[in-house]
Amino acid sequence: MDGPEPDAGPPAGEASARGGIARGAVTLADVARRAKVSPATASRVINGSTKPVAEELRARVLRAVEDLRYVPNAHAQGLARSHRIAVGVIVHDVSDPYFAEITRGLQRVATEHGRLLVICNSYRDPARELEYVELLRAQQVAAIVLAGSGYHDVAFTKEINAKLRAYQQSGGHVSVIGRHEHVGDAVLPANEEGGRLIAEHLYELGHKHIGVIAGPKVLTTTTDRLAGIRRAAKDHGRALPARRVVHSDFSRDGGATSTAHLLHDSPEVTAIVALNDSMAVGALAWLRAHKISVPGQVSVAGFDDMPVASDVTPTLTTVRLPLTEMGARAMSMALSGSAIHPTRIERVEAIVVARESSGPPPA
Amino acid sequence: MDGPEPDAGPPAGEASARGGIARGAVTLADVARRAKVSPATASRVINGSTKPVAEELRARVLRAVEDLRYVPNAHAQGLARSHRIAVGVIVHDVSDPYFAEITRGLQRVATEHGRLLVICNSYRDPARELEYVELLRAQQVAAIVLAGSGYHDVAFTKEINAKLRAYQQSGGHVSVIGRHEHVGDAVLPANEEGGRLIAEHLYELGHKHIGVIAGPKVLTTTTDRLAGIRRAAKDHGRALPARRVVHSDFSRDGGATSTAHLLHDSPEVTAIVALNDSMAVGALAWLRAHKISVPGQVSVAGFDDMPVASDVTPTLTTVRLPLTEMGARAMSMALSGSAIHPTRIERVEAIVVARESSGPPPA
DNA sequence: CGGTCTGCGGAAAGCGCTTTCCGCAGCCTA
DNA sequence: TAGGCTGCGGAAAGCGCTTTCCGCAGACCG
Repeated sequence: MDGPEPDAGPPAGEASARGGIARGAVTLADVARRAKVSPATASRVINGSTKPVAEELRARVLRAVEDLRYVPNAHAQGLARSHRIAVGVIVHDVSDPYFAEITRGLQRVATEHGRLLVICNSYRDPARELEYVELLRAQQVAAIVLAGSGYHDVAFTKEINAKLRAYQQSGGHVSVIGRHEHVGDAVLPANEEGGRLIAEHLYELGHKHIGVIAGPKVLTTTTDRLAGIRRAAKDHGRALPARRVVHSDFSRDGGATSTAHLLHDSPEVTAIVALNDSMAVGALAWLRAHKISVPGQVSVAGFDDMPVASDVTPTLTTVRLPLTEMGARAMSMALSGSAIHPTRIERVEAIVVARESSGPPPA
Repeated sequence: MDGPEPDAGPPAGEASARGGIARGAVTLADVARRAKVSPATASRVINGSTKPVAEELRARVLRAVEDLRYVPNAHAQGLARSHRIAVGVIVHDVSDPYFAEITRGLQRVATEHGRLLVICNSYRDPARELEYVELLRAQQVAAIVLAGSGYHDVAFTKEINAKLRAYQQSGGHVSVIGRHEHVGDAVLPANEEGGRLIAEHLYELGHKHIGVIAGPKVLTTTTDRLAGIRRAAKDHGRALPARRVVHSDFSRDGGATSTAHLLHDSPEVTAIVALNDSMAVGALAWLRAHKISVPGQVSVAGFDDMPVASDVTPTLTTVRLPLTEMGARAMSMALSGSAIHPTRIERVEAIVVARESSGPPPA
C-alpha cells in the first residue's frame, strides 16, 4: 500500500544501510527499519513469540518481510538461540539401498519432531567418519546417528569414541545402528542370528558344502554374519573351511568376481551365501553369464532384502532386516530422553525370506 | 606436561566460566584461557591464519585444543566469516538411483572445492521445494542446485523463481539440472532427443504399435520425453493415440500396474517404452508374472540406464544419460564464475543402450 | 644514542539474531 | 486523585567467532 515498491520486484535500494549497494542479504534490521519498529519487535512477530504485539505493528512487520523477501540468517539464529535444531547422520553411502532404507526411517522420525536432518556419507572411510563427527559437533547438532558397520580397528574405535564422548559431554545425544562397539544408544540388528538362519535354511534343503561371499574383513557386520553361518555349520556337523569364504567389498561387481573365485577354488560348493544383496545380485549375474542354473546347480542367498531382491531372476532368497524401522527407532532414541541415562540397546530380528534362488542341491 | 589433566579424559571443570558446570560446549575463550593467550591468537593458530604466531604460543594453543577437545562453533564461524562454505542441493529423493548418481557427481566436485554439501529431499512436493529454498537461503549456502524435473505449474514456477532471484540478489548462485523453466545456469539432458531415439530404435526393429508408460503429467521430464517419442512416431508415419499413453508415478509398482492397463486397453501393443527404468523394471516383473515373453511377445525399454538395468532378466534396453557427469557439471557451474554473468546452458547427450529386452515384434 | 621500522600479540568491533529487562502509558482501584 | 497494575515496545546485552587496528618491543639505521 504505502511501500515504495508496489510490485513484488526485489527492492534494490534499501538493504543494509552500510554500503548502499544491495549486495549482501537483507537483515532483520532492514525489516525493522522498513516496518518502523525495533528489531526486537520484528523478531517477535517473525518467530511468533508468546509476547503479544499490537496488530498494526505485526502487520507492518509481515508486510516488510514480504516486500524484502527476508529470510533470517540461520547462523545468527543458531548462535543466539540456545536449543539445537538439526540432527546429524553418518552413513556409508545413502545411495546404497541398504542405507537409503535406514535413512528413510531416520528422516521420517526427524521430520515428525520438526528436526532438520544433515546426512553425511563416509564411503566406508574411517578418517572421513572422524571428520564428520567433528563437523556435526561444530554444527551444534542435537544428536548424531551413526549407521552402518563398525570397524575392527582398535585405534579408530578408541578415537571416535573419545570424540563422541566429548560430544555427549557438551549435551549431545549419540545413537548407533548396527555397531556394538560404540558409545551411545544402539539399535542392533540380529546379524549373527540372520547368518545362522540363512545357513540353516540351506542345510535343511540338503546342501553340504556352502560357500560364502563375505564383505570386508574389517567390518564387524561381516564377522557377525559370518559367525552365525559358522555356528549353523557346527550345529549341522559341517565345517566352513577358510577356502570357502572369499572376502569382497559389498559391491555387485565384487560379488561377481568372488563367485568366479569361489567356484574355481571350491567346485564342491552347491550353495552360496553372499553377505549382502548387492553381492548376491552380482553372483546371480555371473552364474547366468556362465550358464550355471540357479537354483538347479547352485543356490544363492543374499542378506538385507533390498527391493532389487524381488526383481532379479531368479528372485533372491535373502535375510530380511527391518531397515526403515531400525532407522526410525534409532532416531526416536536420539531425540528422546535426557542425555544422561543408561545406554539403551534395542535389538531387531532377522527373518529368512525364501524365494526362487534357493533349492535342493543337484541330485 | 603442565596441564591439570595429564590423561586424555574430558576435562570437566574448566569449560565456560559462566555457570561452573561443564555442560555446554567448550569455546574459543576457554582454549585461549587455558593456553594463556588472547582469543585472537587462538583463532589465528586454529585457522592457520597468515599472520605469524610465535612457535611457543602456537604449541600452547594446539595443546589446549587437544586437551579440551575443542571444536569451533560453526554457527559463530558462519556469522563472523564473510565467505559462504556450504552448498545446497534439492533433489526429489536421493535414494532413487537416478538422483543418487547425480548426487555422486555433485558431491565429488563439491568436495574437490572443499565445500560441504547439504542434501534436501523434496519427495516431488513443490511446497517442500519452496521451503527448502528458504531453508538453504537461511543457511547462507554459497549455491543452490535444483535437480530433477520441473513442474507444469505456473504459479509454483513463478514463486520459486522469485525466491531464487532474491537469493541471487544476495549473492547466491543457482544452477539447475533438467529444468529449463528456471532462473540460473542449467544442465539440460536431451530428454526429448532421448525419447526420439528410443522410439526410433523400436520402430526400426519393426514395431508398429508402441505403448508408453509415462511419468506424472505435471513433470516437464515426462512431457519432454513423450514429445520425443511423438516426434519419432510422426517421422515414421505412425500415431501415438492417447489411449496408448498411461501415466504413472515413476515407481516400480506403478510400472507394473500400468503395464496391465496398457496391455488390456491396447492389446495391439508390441513394444513398451517406460519413461524411467524403475517403471520398466516393474513392467518386466508384471510380464514375467503373466508369462509374456520379453522380447518375444513384447519389447520393453526404459530410460536413464540405472545400474539395475543390467541385472534384470532380460537385461533392459534403455536410454543412457550421463547422470554423474551432469551432477558434476552443475556443481562446477555453481561454484565457478561471478554471480553476475549471462545464464549458461550446457546440454548433455542421450544414447540408446540396446540390451536383451528389445527385439523384433512377433511375426 | 635517538628515530624509524618491523614483527607479533591483544583489544575491540562487529556478524545478525534472540531475549531479558526496563520503562512508558493507560487503566483500575480505593 | 493518587498509587499501583498491566500491557506492550525498545534498549541492550550477549551467543562464539573473525579480523582490523593499535601498540609495544626489539632490531636496525644514521
